[in-house]
Amino acid sequence: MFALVDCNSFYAACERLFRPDLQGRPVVVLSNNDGCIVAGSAEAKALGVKTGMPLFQAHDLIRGHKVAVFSSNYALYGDISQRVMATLETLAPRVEAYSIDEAFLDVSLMKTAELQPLALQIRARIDRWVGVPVCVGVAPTKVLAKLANHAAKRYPATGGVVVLSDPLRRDKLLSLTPISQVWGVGRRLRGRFEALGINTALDLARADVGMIRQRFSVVQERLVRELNGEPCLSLDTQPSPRQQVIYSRSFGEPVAALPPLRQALSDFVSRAMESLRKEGLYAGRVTVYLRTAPMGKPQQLFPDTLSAVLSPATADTRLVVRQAQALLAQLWWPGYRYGKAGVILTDLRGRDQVQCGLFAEQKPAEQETGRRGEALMAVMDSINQSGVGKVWLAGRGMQGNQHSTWAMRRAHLSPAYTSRWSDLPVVR
DNA sequence: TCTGGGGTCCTAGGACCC
DNA sequence: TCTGGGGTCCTAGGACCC
Repeated sequence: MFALVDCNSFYAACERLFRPDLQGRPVVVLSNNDGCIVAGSAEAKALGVKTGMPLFQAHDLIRGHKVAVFSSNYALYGDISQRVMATLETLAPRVEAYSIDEAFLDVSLMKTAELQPLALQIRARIDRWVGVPVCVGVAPTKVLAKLANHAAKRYPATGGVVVLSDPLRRDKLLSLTPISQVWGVGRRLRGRFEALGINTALDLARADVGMIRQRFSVVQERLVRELNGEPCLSLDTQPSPRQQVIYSRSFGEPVAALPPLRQALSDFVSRAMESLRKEGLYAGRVTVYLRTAPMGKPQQLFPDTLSAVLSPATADTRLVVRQAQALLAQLWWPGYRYGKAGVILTDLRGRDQVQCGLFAEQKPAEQETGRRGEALMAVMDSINQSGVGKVWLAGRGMQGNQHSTWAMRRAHLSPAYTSRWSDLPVVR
């Protein structure tokens, strides 16, 4: 049996944690660049605020109902997420942190009669220890646990907990669930399923596995089996090392000139490389992309993405910045306004899998550069993580990046209550 | 006028090997 | 005139998730 624990309106709940005056008031959280709404409290949803809605479309609602608005504060949400996960570790032998606000728990050792009390205990402990509300769904497969969790969220009479062990009750829920709400069914699949007369989760559960396998893929075959209570997805407590690092941002305002784009890219690469080094990884390829603004208008016709091999694989920000800048020079075209840029690091590997070059790269002088480069990166990282000050490559520009035209908008940012000394709340 | 960001998995097709 | 079979690796594109 799996339990899926999912936080309710997680980002909004985090913002309220240190602002008790916002209890009961509508709260929304914006995407990076304050562009659209990515989370809303129950009160905000009741007003008609939808996730994904561009902010400007919700302006009247927000003003009319005194909705509290926050820019994304991932330092805060990440930290609260860790507290939730740590609490769950005290309640189950194995926990898979599936996303920032949800986790699968192995509860297969429990007797059926113990599942409901356990789920209630999970809710109560997260509420007491962390302070964010959660719902719990329990079922024999992950897909069904997802469904049980949805039901727990949707029907208040459940008390936030649904245990789906009885097949009759399961089929009843499946028949009430539109196909689009099944985990793994997005916009495209919904259309294809409906064209086949598959409109509810129950329709899909009753579909012929062979037909699904033939017309779709093994992913959808698993879906059918999981809906019938046959587990195909296991608990993954030790996720495999990641395969790519992406850092991309929309600019606060469109940028036409090359120099500010160079600064932005230098900043983006530095951040991507920092998270690469945090995991002890080396990148074998760098990809740069550049999008013209505004969205929805025709894009430039020449390529917007280019990549280059990094040989040998490296964790040295300077080398990757140099490559990325060369790619940018080929992507940039005068006369266009750019709204977004990004960098992607792929071909990631650990230190012991970095392949030396057979010829030029092996010259002792180059090896020496490599060693000094590692030392330099380690020093920069330790300074930047110390909280005392920051150092960066000059290519990013001399002023703090939050003052640049390309910096993202974050007009409604809350303090980093739990992860920055100067932002700690003061109790009087 | 104003619309995010970071990921994963799967398949098909091309190029190649023996 | 007649020309096999089994396999890997890589990339692009599609679809999905939160």
